[in-house]
Amino acid sequence: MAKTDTKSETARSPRAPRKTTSTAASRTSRRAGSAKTETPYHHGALREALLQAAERVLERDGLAGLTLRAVAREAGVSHAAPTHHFGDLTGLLSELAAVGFRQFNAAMAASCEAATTPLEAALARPKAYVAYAQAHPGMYGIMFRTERLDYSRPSLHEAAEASFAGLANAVGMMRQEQISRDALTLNQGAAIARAWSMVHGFTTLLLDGRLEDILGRLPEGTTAERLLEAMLTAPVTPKHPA
Amino acid sequence: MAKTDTKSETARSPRAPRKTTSTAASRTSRRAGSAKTETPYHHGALREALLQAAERVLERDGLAGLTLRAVAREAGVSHAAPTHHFGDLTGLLSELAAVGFRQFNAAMAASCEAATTPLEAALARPKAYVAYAQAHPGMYGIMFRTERLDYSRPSLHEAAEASFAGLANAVGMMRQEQISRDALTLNQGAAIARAWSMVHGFTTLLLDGRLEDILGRLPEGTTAERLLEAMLTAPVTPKHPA
DNA sequence: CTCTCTATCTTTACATCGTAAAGATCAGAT
DNA sequence: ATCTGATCTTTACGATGTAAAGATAGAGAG
Repeated sequence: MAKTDTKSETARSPRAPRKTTSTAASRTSRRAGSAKTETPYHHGALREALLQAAERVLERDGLAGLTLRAVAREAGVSHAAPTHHFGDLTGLLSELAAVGFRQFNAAMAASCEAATTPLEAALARPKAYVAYAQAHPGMYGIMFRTERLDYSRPSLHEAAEASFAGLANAVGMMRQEQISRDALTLNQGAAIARAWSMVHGFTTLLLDGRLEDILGRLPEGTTAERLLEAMLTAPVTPKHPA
Repeated sequence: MAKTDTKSETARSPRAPRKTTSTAASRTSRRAGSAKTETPYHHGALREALLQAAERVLERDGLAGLTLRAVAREAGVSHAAPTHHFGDLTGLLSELAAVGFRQFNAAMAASCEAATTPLEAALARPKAYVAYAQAHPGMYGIMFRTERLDYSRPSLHEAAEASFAGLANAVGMMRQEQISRDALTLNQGAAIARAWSMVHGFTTLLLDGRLEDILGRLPEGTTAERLLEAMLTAPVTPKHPA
């Protein structure tokens, strides 16, 4: 860190490298009807801009680098600006997680669409699940390994709920039975919990590198996806399952 | 003066250690408070004491409260003392995780010992796994959801390895075949990954409260343990496995 | 026994973080 | 045009991790 940012905290540099007299100064002089594209200066769409900035920071610097101040820096606003839109860090993370869940759900839905055979259909969801997590480990971390999430926020609650509903639905399809909205048999619950636990557990272990040990001992060049496929299709041990 | 650290930071502050010359000293070289065993002051066993303090802080204040300074406070030493023994936060967390893995392994081993029937034997490990996590959620978090772990530390590496070996061994037992040290068939790897993923995934989802939704829809009074049991024993869906 | 050495612990200092509160600024309604 | 409220910036504070320098005590050498 040669920078250390002791100086300006708002390390932005949009097209207009203004930098004038007193630090405060006017960051404006660029309205001109406010071209609706991006980053006008009393912002207008800061909330969205912050979420996108957060996504960029997350991809670039990982979970540890995702701080309120870093996001504000990335968006080119003062470090306290996010507070007004998200309340606190929990708020920002929660909204970001909601974005992630929506991407996540979309990815799984698209993958299911593309399936043709029943076997493909059965594997499409889990594969898309893991693939999303591998492609966006930071986002997956936000969604599933952050204790700082507020599920009472409607956007997050809704997006996460949709994810769960999709899962329950998929399991119902596979069992060829209707999954009720408000009551489950033990076996139904077990089937859902098993599917979710297996895929979620696999994903977190994989992202944490804890499966390297297994992958390294498998036949040359076996990928994580192949292992997942085997997990889901290989016959369960004779005596007792699992 | 007195601008940094308004609090005494050492929580105790025997008496005013002002004096310019010889200064602080006077740490009383006696025990403070408890110390029936020993908490002498050029400590002698600070490393152990810090680990125990960390465990206490973790149980009391949770993961978020577990900071280097909080641990030092709990142990009654200066905030920089841990550095000398653990290098940095990663060091402390790693050593603490090693302690956790040892407890964890011991709990599972004990549970397996107690099993009599084959079914019990098959369920003992997973149940103990989840039970440990429920009893020590903070520790489980340190072990499995902290990116700040250094597996190159021998103690951690060894303890985690033992955990994995126990798992592989249990799976081998259940499949009634020998699991080689350095090569696995795809089906063997899949069986291990499935068992681990399922139990680990179930545990993290449970601790995050993400299974409440399912548990609430199950027959009145169904516990998490019962659900786990059903997951592990209920017949897999007819068409294609979960 | 005294003296020095060294591992251990304490102080001090600093950059960063989240958050609160007060000041500045702009968009619109009156 | 002025007033008002939402939006953004400054300033400030306590907390954290970590580095560096000072103090302390126990052990070994003379």
